Amino acid sequence: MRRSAFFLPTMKDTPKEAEIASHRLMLRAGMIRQSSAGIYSWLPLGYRVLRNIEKIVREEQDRAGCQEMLMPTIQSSELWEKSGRYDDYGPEMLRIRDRHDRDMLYGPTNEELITDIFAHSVRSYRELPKLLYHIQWKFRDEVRPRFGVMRGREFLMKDAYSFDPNYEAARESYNKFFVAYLRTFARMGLKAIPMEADTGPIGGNLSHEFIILAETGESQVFCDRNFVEYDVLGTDIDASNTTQAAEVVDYFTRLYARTDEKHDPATFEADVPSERRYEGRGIEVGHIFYFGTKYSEPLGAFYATRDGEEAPVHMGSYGIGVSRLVGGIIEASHDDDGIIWPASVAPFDVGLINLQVDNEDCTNACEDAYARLKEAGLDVLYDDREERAGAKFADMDLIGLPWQMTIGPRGLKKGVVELKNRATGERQELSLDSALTQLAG
RNA sequence: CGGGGCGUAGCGCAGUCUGGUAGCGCAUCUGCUUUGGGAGCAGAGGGUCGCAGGUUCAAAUCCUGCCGCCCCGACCA
Repeated sequence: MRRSAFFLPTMKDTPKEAEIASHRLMLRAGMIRQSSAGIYSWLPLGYRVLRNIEKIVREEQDRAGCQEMLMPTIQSSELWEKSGRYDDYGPEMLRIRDRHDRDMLYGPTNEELITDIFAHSVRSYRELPKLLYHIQWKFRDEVRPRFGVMRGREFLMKDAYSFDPNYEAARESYNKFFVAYLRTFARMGLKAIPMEADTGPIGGNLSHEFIILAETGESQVFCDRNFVEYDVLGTDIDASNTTQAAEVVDYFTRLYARTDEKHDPATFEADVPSERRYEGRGIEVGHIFYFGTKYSEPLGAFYATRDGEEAPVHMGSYGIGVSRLVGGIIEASHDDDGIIWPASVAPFDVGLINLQVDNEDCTNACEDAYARLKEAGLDVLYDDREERAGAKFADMDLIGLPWQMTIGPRGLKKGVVELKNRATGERQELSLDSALTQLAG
């Protein structure tokens, strides 16, 4: 993509409404624009990141044996009246009336809808278990939206639902998601720590929050340092393997990990040796629940057992805040100059900077590099604008692409380009060929 | 929902107390000079001063009502 053609309105100044780093940087980097309180438009750069995150989430859900579908944003109040949540949810739920004066709502979550679909379609234990998910926009009318996309009113969420014949089976489903979540966040370059949690308005009695470590996080967290060092990708855990998943869940749930509300210093000190005590801040990016028959009973999701008896299915639900993750990743990965994207979610793989557009040799060299980077299968943002060098460097640092390739007359005389690693700041001068080898390899 | 603050050009702000016909920096456009970390000079364009009433010869400025947005707290993926 040529920067001259790309819609990327970056800003030198920070709009005054943005207080925390991720919000500030997302506005400055031209990723989002606020539409109203807690509601954002995603501009091309931001949308690319959002989609990359979505892609990782999708791949890991699929890998765990979960099937993707899509439910609507607008729901009828009827099912919610059946589950009792139409009243329970309170003013957080955005209620809408259609032209026929029917009560509708903008879905804050989808338990009722999926349970209803399931109830009308599944009759027998032979059809269980089933794991279903979708990635859809949700609306929760927060009293006070803040922190940009970290706590918006409208947000993109992956929510999955499991249907099992009994607790034991439901527990296996729960474990699969537990592991899938560890993998998902690890792939985004995040340390996500599962902590025992309240079930809130979703209900149920088994639940974990997944908290990523970030200095500007909302909650204080205390945990065993083993969490931070355990590499789920390195050990290549398979979420769809029941036994393996159970082992991993076992390992993690035995270690101490609590947010400040649940923190008990005495237990912490008793359970965790001092050198392994980790204390920091975190952001909740995922939440998983087992809630048994809370929705299957009122909504009539029954199946026939082997003995021919009617029994309610046991359910769980599993959320990931997809849009929140964009902010969360930035909170966890930025510096004074801007964002530092982990390669897996970066909007482009590499930024190519032409230092002197009106210099024919320089521009030819850039065009050549641009073509060859693309040939190598890399996603390139080529800054071909007539801007000063400083402005281009600053812009490139701001948007945080993992690599910057700089080409200017000075280097060309020596036959080299400059390659900068955004995360480490390390620069090397090398031939285009070696640069390509390094980037593609 | 309690407490605090803000709304003036695309962004950041001054002007409001003490009413007199709107300004600064950045950005944008033109020209010249510059050119490896957000350039310099000269010129230009751009504003229903959040909205609606009211007071006044005169309102960004005073009064009343409304709307929007942000921050702190209680609540949440």
